[in-house]
Amino acid sequence: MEERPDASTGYLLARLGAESRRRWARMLAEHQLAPHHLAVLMSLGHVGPVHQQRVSALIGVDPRNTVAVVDLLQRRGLVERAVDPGDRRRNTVTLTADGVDLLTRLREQVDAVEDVLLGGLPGHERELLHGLLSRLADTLP
Amino acid sequence: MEERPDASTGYLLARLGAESRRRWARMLAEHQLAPHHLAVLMSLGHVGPVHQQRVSALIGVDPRNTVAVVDLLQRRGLVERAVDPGDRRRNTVTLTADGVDLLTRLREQVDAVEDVLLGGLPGHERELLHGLLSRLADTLP
DNA sequence: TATTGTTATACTCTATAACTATA
DNA sequence: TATAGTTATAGAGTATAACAATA
Repeated sequence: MEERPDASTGYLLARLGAESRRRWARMLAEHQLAPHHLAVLMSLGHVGPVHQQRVSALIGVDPRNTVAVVDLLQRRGLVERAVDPGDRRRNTVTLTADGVDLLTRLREQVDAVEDVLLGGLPGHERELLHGLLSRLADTLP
Repeated sequence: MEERPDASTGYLLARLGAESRRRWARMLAEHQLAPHHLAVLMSLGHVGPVHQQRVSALIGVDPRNTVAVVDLLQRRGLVERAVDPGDRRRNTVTLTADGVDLLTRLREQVDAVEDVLLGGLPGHERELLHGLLSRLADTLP
C-alpha cells in the first residue's frame, strides 16, 4: 500500500486558477485585452461605480498595478474616471455605454471558455462549485 | 431593480487561485522556494516518480520553464533526475529522502495557510469544494 | 520525421520604494 | 500625520523560437 497524499485545496485552486487565466488570456487576446481588464469590467458590472481603490481590492491587484489597467480601459473609452467631489483624492471609476456593450458581448465568449474548462462537471455540480467559490470570494476583502 | 451580473466561475477560480498562490509564495519565501517548487514536490508525492514531461503537465507549467524549477530542487537534493534506460531522451524525476522530509514538514504550514484562505467555509463545504476541484483537475490533461 | 529536454530571450505580471495631492 | 493615486523600477513568472540528442 503506497502513500498517496492528496493535493491541498489551496494548490488545486492555484493550479486551476492559472489554467482558467491562461484560457481567458488567449480568448481576450483578439480584443487586445488582458484578464485584468475584463476583471475590472465584470467587477464594475457587478457592483456599479466604485473608487479605484475598491477596484483594486475587487480584482485582487495592487493599487499601483491597477493604474495602468484602468488607464488602458479609459483610453479605449470603456470606463471613465471622475474625481469624487466629496474627497478629491479619489477617482470614481464607471462603465461607459461602450464598456457595457463590450461586457455584454464578451460574456458569450467567457461562457464558451468556461464550458470547456468545466466540461468535466455536470451542470448541478458546476452550480455548486460556483456557489462555494462565490461565497469564498466574498469573505476575502 | 439594478442589473447585477454575477462573476463567472472561471473568473472566481482565477481570482481565488491568485490569492492562494500569493499566500503560498509568502509562506514558501522562508524556505527560499517558489510555489512551483512545492507543486513539484506535492505532485511527486502524489503520483510517484515520473518523467519530466509529465511533471510539466501535472503542475501546469511549460516544459521549458519546468527545467529551472527541477534544476533548483535537484541542486537542493530534494529530487533526483535519472535518464530512463528505455528511452534515453527522458529524465525520470524522483523525490529523495530529503524531499519527502521537507514535503512532510511543509504540509503543516500548507494546511495553516489553507485554514486562513478557506476560513469562510465550514468543514463539510471545504471537503465538497476539494472534491469538485480535485475531479476538475483530473480532467485537465 | 517526431519527441524530450534544453537554452536564450522577449514579454507580462507582481512586488518594493518613493513621490504628489488632498485630507 | 494619514490616505488615494501615481511613477519608476526590479524581480518573478510566462510565452516565442530554435537547438541537440534520441527515437
